[in-house]
Amino acid sequence: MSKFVHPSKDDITLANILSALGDPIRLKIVTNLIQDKACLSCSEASPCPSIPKSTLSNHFRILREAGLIRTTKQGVEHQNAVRYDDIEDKFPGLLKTIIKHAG
Amino acid sequence: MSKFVHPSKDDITLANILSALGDPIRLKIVTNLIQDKACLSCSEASPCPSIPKSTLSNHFRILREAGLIRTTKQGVEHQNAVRYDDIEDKFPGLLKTIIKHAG
DNA sequence: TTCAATAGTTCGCTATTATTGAACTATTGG
DNA sequence: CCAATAGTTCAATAATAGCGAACTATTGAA
Repeated sequence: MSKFVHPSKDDITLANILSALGDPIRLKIVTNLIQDKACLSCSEASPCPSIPKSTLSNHFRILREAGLIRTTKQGVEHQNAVRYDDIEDKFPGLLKTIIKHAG
Repeated sequence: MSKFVHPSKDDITLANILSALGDPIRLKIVTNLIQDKACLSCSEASPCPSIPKSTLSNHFRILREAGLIRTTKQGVEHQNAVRYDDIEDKFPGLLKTIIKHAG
């Protein structure tokens, strides 16, 4: 099976976070994850069902590698959750401010 | 001479702002511009003199087209200023929060 | 006025990154 | 065991970034 790459909290950078969120699809994915306050599968968190799954998979990889989400395998699905506490700890108020304007 | 492309305030999007700031060089340029609270020429605002000027020119174009800076020609130099009020009006608190963590 | 210096842009090429269909893997229900 | 489901990986193409070289506009000096 595949191993997910999650950076440690120390390796999360501001530029990587902004870059990851600087795409409308990924911004919406993170907004969905935060507003639902739950773990969502990739397809559940997707903003639109017409996005090819290989494209979606790539977007989730970028969000993971930026440290924005944590992915765990739960049966056949992948559960995704925003690493809110890690990011809040490193960049207080950042995520809340961004998501406020993304809605 | 060249005409600069500046989007109207209404055309500034959150994703474009985040994407433009999601690059370490551009993030530093904007930080420099805000902290100096002045119009700076491209080379003055550059984070490092070793960056080729064609690369720098491209970074400034991206910042302009995202609506983050306004460029005016002043003699042989270009004066760049952050469009703070426009962005603050559209996304209150966003720029301040980002720059706070970029320093 | 002519020339050289300065500040940036534009061009053209290369390198990196994104998109997506197709094939593949892992898990589960029947 | 088989089919269905969720997602990854692969391979090919498209779009974007980086940068040297050539170009443009402005200005100061001879």
